[in-house]
Amino acid sequence: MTRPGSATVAPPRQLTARGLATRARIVDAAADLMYVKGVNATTLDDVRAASSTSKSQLYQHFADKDELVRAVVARRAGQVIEREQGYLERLRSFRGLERWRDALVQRNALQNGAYGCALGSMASELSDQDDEARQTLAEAFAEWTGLIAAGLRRMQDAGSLSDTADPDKLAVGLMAALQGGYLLAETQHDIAPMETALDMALDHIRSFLTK
Amino acid sequence: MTRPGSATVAPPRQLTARGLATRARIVDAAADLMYVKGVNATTLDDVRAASSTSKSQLYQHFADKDELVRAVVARRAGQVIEREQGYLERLRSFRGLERWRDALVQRNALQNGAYGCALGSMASELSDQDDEARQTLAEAFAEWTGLIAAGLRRMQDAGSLSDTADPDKLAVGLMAALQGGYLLAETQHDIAPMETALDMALDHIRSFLTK
DNA sequence: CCAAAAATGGACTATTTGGTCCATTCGATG
DNA sequence: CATCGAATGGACCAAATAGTCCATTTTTGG
Repeated sequence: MTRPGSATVAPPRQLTARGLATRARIVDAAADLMYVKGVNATTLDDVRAASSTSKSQLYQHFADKDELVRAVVARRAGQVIEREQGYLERLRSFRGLERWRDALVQRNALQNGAYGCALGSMASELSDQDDEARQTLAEAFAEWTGLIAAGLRRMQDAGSLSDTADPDKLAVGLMAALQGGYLLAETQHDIAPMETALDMALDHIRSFLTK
Repeated sequence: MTRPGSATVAPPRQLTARGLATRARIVDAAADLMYVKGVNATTLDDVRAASSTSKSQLYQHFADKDELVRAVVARRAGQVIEREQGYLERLRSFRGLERWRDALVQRNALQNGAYGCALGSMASELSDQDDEARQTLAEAFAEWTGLIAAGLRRMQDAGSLSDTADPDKLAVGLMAALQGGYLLAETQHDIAPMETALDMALDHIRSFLTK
């Protein structure tokens, strides 16, 4: 309204530090709730209570629930990518890949597999419901997969991974194994299938090691 | 109430063929809607309209929405298992496994990857919401995976798959690749990642072939 | 063909939930 | 310390949605 074509989500008016903090509190609370209960099962009243805000605050920062959902998706995507960057940025050996797998399995074991992947569960629920959210999630998956592929390429540069290996395809396959593992673990309330799936994907990558 | 410990879902009274048909129509319509819109986004009014029934019919056959959801889950599980039995029952060669993959990819390509796996999408949405549904889905996945494992064992018996291969683990890994592939395809609206994931899983199994 | 049971249509109710509005409080700034 | 815009609390509204109920029609079985 103010300046056509400015930000994607234009704040209704000038935001102070206080307002910004409230907004962050809302998104954080919503992200947590939507992760454990699902997006559609999370009500705005749930969010209001969990974030210790009021209805007016919610609508001060978000035009409607969909916009809040998109903010949550963006937030989660950012969090996951940042976390994964920490693990994958310097990946350059098969041992590093194993450590990465162990970290994922361990984190998921804390909740016995429940809730699944923060991105995956939202992707499943939102892909056929909110195209903008779907695209954001698709980009996040692409970036995540890209981090893995870059690591595999570094392994090739270091000479430990054969040049016949296709880093992009291997990365997609590994990501699929991870996501499928999350889903099976969530359904069974047991992380065993997630471990098995990742082990199999790593086994396959191992077959491309040069030594 | 009538006889404690009789059927899991006791029909309210004697069912005639007509009543049974109505019930089937409701479950079918609900299954379709819930597959494309998601379980929580499907309202009872949607189901009523799509099944050409009335509110009284819905509540004649199901105590509440949860019970309808569980009937849908059971139905879908039955359908998928039956379909997969058709493909996997006589599986005894790697070529058969490839045909199985092709059929899955082709079916998913018809809708450009949208909606994902009928079981997987429900599993993701219901696992943290309805424990009974979760268990049914876990059993269905186990049975499906078991069909694959049995096929791999027949390959071992036929001598084409090495005895060092672990059919159970390979089947779980393959199922995870499939489910992860479904999810990525759904999110990207492109079946390519599903193909890549399945190819990688099959490549890995191929490495256990004896010739 | 008749009576009882089953099936049906659809109006109606209660509750949940998304969304609006405004009076009041808070905080930055001159 | 006065003022104005931002921030807030929470009552209130409207739509959506789950669930109830009963009069009527259809089917079944004697």
